Amino acid sequence: MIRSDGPLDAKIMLVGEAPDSEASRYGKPFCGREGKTLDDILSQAGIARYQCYIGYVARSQPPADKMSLYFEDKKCNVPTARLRKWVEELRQEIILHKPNIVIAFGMYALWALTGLKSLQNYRGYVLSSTLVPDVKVLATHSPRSINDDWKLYFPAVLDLRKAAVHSNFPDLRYMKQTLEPNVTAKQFIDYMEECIAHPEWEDISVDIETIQPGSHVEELGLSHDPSFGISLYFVKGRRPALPENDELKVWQTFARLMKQKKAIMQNAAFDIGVLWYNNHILVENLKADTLIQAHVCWPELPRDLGFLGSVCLNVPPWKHDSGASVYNSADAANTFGISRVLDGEIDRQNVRHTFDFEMGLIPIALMMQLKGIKIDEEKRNELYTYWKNRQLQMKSELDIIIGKEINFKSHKQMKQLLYFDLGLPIQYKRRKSVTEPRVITTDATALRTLERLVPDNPVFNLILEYKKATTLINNFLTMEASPEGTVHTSYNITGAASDDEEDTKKTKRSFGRWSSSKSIIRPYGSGNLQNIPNEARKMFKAPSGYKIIESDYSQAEAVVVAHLINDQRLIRMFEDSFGLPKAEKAKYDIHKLTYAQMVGIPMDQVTAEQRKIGKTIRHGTNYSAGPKVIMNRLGISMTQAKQYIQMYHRANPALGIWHTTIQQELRRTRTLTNLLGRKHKFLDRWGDDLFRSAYSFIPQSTVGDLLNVAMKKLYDTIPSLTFDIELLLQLHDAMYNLVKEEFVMDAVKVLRKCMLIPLRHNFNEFYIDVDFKVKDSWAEGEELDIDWRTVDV
DNA sequence: GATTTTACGTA
DNA sequence: CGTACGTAAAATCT
Repeated sequence: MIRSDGPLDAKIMLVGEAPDSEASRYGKPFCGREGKTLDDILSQAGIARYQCYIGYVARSQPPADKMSLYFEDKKCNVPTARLRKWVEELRQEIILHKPNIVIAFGMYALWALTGLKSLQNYRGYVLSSTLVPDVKVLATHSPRSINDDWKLYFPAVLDLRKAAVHSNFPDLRYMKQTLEPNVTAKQFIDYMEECIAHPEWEDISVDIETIQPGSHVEELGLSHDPSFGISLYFVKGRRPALPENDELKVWQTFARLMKQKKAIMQNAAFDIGVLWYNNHILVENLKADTLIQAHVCWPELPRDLGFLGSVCLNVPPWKHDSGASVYNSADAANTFGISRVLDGEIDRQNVRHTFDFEMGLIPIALMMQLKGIKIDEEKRNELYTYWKNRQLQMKSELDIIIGKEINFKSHKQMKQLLYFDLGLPIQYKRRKSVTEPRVITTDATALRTLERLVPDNPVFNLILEYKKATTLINNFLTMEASPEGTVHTSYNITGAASDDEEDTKKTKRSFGRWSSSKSIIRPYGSGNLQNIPNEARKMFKAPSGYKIIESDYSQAEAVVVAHLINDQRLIRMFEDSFGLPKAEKAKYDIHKLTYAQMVGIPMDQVTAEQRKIGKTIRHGTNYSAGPKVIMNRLGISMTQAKQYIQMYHRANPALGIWHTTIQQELRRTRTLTNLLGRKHKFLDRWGDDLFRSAYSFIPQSTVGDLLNVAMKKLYDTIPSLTFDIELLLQLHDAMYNLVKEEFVMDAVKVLRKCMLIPLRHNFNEFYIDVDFKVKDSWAEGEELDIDWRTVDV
């Protein structure tokens, strides 16, 4: 049994869920590992622990630390008598001490104090307690869940900072807001006219709710100030909510409003896309997208409105309010408020240039989403027939060899086959730490390992080939095209799609590269267009008379790394080979150089086999891969792999030195800046995972940003050209454009001019070379062999 | 029917 | 102990 602890007149009371074994052993709340994390986050928030009154909801440790065992039912709705008694004790304590704020750590603490069950939805908001009326509650992640999942650390610190501010007074003090949801068309139009009549209301936040499929606007919300929000329904229960004339008048007034104001939106690419595609309204003046604002300020934090509202504003939680009729109007008002706070944060962090850059990409990403890319149905059929036949043939071969029918996509059946029926050595997944349980895997790497153990058995390779064909057919060759024969993707400028806050497993890193996911405005295709396999790329053909130009930065990340680590020999090689035609370029081979440096032989003696070793080692070591990966990739022994890595580091000490300077930089500020000025604050737990991720940040994000700078330059250049260049695809270090055949050479010159962009590091200026391919389909075509020294661009 | 796990495609 | 990304199908939960 644990007694609460701390000064009786404390302004802040901390309430955990239940003692862990260490707290139980020492009889004091939050000691041991949980206590250490608590101390850490409190000090980061400027709260002194000795000034807080500290207790738990449950007064003794539950079996297996499972709070759910203090409930009668599985859903944790009915507390046991014991828990009810403890909650009553907690109530008495709060009444006795009357703290200005109670900080609830974890879901069950939130429940005990407010009756609310979802920490995800309510953390970070100042709430009114239902246990003791007139007492404020702010819930955040428990130290234990932070220890389990370190990405909760920083949000918890932000929550505690907010709690610290609110601990100075006992009342709620929400920002005063007037919300006018579900108004009439006349009221809505009157409001828009009022905005137009007030030129000093320069910014208007806009938020739409849509219904699927089709992304039709169901509701429109507007705000000119964080304290006000208004919204209007166009559709109610799948039927029009307004007379046709009224609806038309609303849209006309809205279009006029958008011409005169600067818009603020959350995920503007979607809202602008819908308004353009479905309502033919073009929002041209966009002041800020809160998604982008949040991304440049805190690239690793969630970016949905619920989260941003909890961090930036002092409003009640509105996103999951059960009487949620104010939803859309509150979205509009709070988007305005969030945007204002983040605008200040952008200046405080000095990331305005990155913000402006990302904002400039919105029209490009949106245009590419709406245009889409055409599928050639004839080619698709040809590919489908070929692969379907192969698939069936392999399937029947496998059925005969194995002696029964197996679903090779079923992990369960594969496990049975490989490790029980065939009795092969069980392969396990890589674990993050030795404390995690081992998980059996039947993936491709496992199959390849087994293949090596059982030579001359065709079954493994056959399974691999069969699975490959199945993926190709199911995921890619059968993707649905639009009635116009196009497929579409939503390019996400801020990287990882982030509206799904539920996704708690992974940190949202987003190093500035675009991600690609299903477009819900034009929901055709497989969604992600950045992972189409080469074979399926064949069905994306240029229309007759047109060519697809592929422009990719050659060896892009390797060039950046060479400069970062100041590898003079490599730098010179990239410089010397810059702009050369194919024949002359061949002798500058960085993978041969790598191997030659490793073993100390002349470059021209390196064999093809040895070149592959050089390539794998350089690539692996750049990102600090381990011997196991090298072993798998090269099919060699662990000892041999270790030896190669050691040889590489001995020949190239600069890489190790650079890794050390990165670590020092992280220790100082946890922030790295890429060669184009993008900053990234790393929030991971201190350790190797953090380091590896950080090593890849500068090269990866520099190349990603570089391509986007080039795309922006191209996009701005196109109107002044005498011919058209269409933007088809963005693939991280390459872009694809569609051009009329006769303009291919002109286009390539324009592309080269846009893509050659100087980078600076250590007072050196350098360029990343660009390779061009002219293609009839996304997959098939010729490399353009040009001596750029003789061409004026 | 909804959510989680597993595997796999790209740069 | 490469990193980053998104999606499909099977397995599992409710």
